[in-house]
Amino acid sequence: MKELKTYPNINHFNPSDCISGKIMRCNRIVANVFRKHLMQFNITNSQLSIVFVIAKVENCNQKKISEVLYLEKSTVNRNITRLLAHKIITYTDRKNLMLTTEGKQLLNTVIPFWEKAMTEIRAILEDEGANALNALHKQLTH
Amino acid sequence: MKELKTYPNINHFNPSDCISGKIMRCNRIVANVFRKHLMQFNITNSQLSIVFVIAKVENCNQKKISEVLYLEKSTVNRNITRLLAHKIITYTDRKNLMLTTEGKQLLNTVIPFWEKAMTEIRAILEDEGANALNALHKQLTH
DNA sequence: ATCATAAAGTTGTATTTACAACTTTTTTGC
DNA sequence: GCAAAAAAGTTGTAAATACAACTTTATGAT
Repeated sequence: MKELKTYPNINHFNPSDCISGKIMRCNRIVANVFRKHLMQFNITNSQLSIVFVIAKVENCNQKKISEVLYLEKSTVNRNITRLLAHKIITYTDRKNLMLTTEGKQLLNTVIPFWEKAMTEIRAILEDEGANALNALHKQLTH
Repeated sequence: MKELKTYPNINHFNPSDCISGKIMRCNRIVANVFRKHLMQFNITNSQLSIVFVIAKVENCNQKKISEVLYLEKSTVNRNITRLLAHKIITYTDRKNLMLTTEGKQLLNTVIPFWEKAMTEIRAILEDEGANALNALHKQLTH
């Protein structure tokens, strides 16, 4: 009985409701699927997401990547440093980022395996889960 | 024209579809909100999620935390090590984990701020986003 | 053109995370 | 009870992440 009076908040809250906890769990589950398919190419989920942006966005710089991916600028900087070291990306003469020839070849090779990961995760999500993720994403990024 | 023939996958895929990218962005946005409310207590989102489990699960060990949170056992071990160092948790005589008195006091103090974070994120999600997260979570964890 | 300000990028520090390999503890078959 | 096997826990290593503080680059006002 003492405990109940001393820590009322602990006794009345429900950790299963935690939105942060839910999204973290979902994130880890999805990340594990993609990691499994990508690790053979020695590229991480996060690095691939940056490669995606650089592949598709004209005149791309670190700030742009930061905005598109909701990543802190220092995080972008360190991931860019690794992609530069692996010669997957390079700076253009105008200080923008672009894929190297090796980067394009890697991405072209990786995409079918990314699609395999997408197929695997879609099977788990089913239409309901996929639609839910779209709704969630839209709500958070608008 | 040369590019189109050389890297067909790059030209035809749509990175905006990426399920991993979407969930990563959602995760970062939500994490930022919770971090903002929790940092004054010198506790991280991940640590709090572990404290939640230890607070509510009887006879809790690292394996159990790993299963509930979908965390790799080595990750749990390192987070547990920090919580032990901060004297927020302790081992029972039976090698299970429990909150210390300080841990209970901390959690009791933090919960209202966790609720503030929940309120803030619910306002962004609206009912549609909150329901979507529940649907997504259910689909991934069942 | 120059200097002040803002924006972008970088680096120090610490936590989170996972894989691999290892050690310790527990369980099980005899 | 004891040895083998399984489970749980630990540690080495490396990437991802963010905050704070800093440097470099770009912008603007005069």
